[in-house]
Amino acid sequence: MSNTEIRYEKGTAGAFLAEKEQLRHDTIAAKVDGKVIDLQTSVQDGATVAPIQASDDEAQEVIRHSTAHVMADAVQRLFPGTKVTIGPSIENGFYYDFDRDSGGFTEEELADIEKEMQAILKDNKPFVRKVVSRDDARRLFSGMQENYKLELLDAIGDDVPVTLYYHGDWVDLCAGPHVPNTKFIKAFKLLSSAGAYWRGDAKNKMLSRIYGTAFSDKKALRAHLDALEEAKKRDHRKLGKELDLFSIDDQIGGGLVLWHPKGAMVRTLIENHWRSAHMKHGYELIMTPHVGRSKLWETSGHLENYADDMYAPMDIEGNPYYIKPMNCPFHIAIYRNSLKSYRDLPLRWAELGTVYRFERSGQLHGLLRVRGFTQDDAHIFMRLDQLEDEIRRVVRFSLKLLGDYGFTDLDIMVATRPEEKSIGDPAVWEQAEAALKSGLEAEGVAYTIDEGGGAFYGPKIDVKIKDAIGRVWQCSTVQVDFNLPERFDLSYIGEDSGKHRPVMIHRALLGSIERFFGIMLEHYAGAFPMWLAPVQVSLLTVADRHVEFARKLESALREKQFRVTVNTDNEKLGAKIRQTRLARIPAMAVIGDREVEEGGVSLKTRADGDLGFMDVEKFIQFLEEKAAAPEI
RNA sequence: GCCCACGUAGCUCAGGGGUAGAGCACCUCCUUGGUAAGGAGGAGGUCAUGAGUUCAAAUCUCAUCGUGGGCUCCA
Repeated sequence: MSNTEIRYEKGTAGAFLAEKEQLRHDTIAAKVDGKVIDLQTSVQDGATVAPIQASDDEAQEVIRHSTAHVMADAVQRLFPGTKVTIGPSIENGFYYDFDRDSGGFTEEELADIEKEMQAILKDNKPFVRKVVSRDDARRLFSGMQENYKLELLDAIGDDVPVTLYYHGDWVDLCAGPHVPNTKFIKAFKLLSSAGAYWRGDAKNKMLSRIYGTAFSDKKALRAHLDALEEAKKRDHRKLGKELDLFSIDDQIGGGLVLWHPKGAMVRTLIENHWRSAHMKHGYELIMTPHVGRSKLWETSGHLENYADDMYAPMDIEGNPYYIKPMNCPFHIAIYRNSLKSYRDLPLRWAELGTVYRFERSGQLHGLLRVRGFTQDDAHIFMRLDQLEDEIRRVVRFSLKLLGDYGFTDLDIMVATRPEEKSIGDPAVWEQAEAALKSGLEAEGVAYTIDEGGGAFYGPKIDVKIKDAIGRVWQCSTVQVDFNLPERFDLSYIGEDSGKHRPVMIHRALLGSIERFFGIMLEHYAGAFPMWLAPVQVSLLTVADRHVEFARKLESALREKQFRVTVNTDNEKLGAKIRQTRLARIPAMAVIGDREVEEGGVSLKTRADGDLGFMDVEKFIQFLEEKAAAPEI
């Protein structure tokens, strides 16, 4: 049965489209006033109804939600007594949460469920939408002992119609929209099972969630599954182990990173680049301790607002000291150490400051979520009238620094004053928000507004980057702070010889070095560009008699500060090439009889391919050119 | 923290109530080679930790620790 043969009741979106001859065999839903509805939903006369075809992006959501229903049907067929809860479509897929006495689903069960779903789909059942009264719905679900549905039913607002969706005999309380027929479910895959609290609240019962994904056709599904595979291959935890960059040792503790020589090399390169860049961009570098007395954290407000994320204090001669979760109070202490004039401002103080925060054990994740990490932190103290200019500088700097690592696809958001609670004068807020926006505009940067998304102490700019396989990560953050200058009673002497309150911004560009390293490692899939590679070039000897020449060349290169190894393994050249490639070393130089005789190497690089013979002088020149860090 | 799964050699993993396996890596020897794995041999494990069941536990049970997937997407 083709979709154009289905008869939709008069007044429904389907009938509407049919009339205008816009109903195609692959039309799966409609859009009215920007809202996606299914074809069975009634529309008002004169409404603008646009068809949504299976291949449209907006169709994915509908297809996924319908697939979730079919999955729930299959689960209840296979595991009677399992109660359904909610099953929305989400980014890249869908899930459905079940209350099952015997707990979570195993992988074999997921395979069984998939099979059962295929069996259900064989019959090409229509999805039927029914508007019912609350009482009818209540009777239906209490008869089925679907108590979660009853709970959801009670939560539906009075002005919202209660709708049921059937495919075959299976029914769900659901707002829709759904595809017209199960035949539109052509490509799906169940991915994983996990626990999830009822309504996301840890106080509630733990349910069993099944994640899956669905697409309009098999090719799109395949592409998505391939992308998941690719992401798995790039997993920084896997690469970190393979390339011997870092480890996390449970004898030391979760979320505490051990940097191996190669990882530490890369990190040092990042940090050196960072320091040089900051000096060039008008920052001064400072250094502060890792712990501080409780008084400091009382003044800063951390003990009041942030204590849950801090570690318990340690006792030093009867005084409680806390390990720092943030650097700001220390930077402020430096500011307060002497009287400041308006002529001193702005002060831009940067530190690679290592902080420790209590993350719950289940939240830890490789380098991306750790307990000890180094923020690329800076605080800028200034007059309010300098804010716009400073924002501009920070934004420009942020784009530059992220761009140095190949992150040029950015998503920037300005978060404004939260309605609920915020401190400070709303007029000052407004001025600050305007400064953020015009700072961005002056740099020609597009941004979106996150209305009310700012912190209670000030508005902020968040910069998200998109990596090589399209994933988005939050890195830079620029936050205006009206709170801490107040709390610490910061001041400067103005032109009028009076005391004035400076404005302060916190900013991190990379975020945390650990996290950025993880993101970057996945972005490059372990293949660092020459300027960041822990080993830049490997000299491959063909036979033992070439080792002497290779060693001499190694010293010469090391003298020039290149990161070089000599592969003298008792292996054939092919094996050495393979080793070099697996280690993601960007350049390899083969040394055999011919090279020794003519005083050079045969060079091959990841970026430029086979370059043939090069004499030593030219080789060094080549490396100097290719290994240069980005201009700061 | 909570739910589920997992924890066996440096790594990737197989096995599974009767005392430990493979491949890679490592070491030794042979081979001295020309663009993605040359050959042979060897060494390496309290099977995460602790307790219990059993004649016998790496295997079954419980606890602990750790790792992974999730726990903000609201019918």
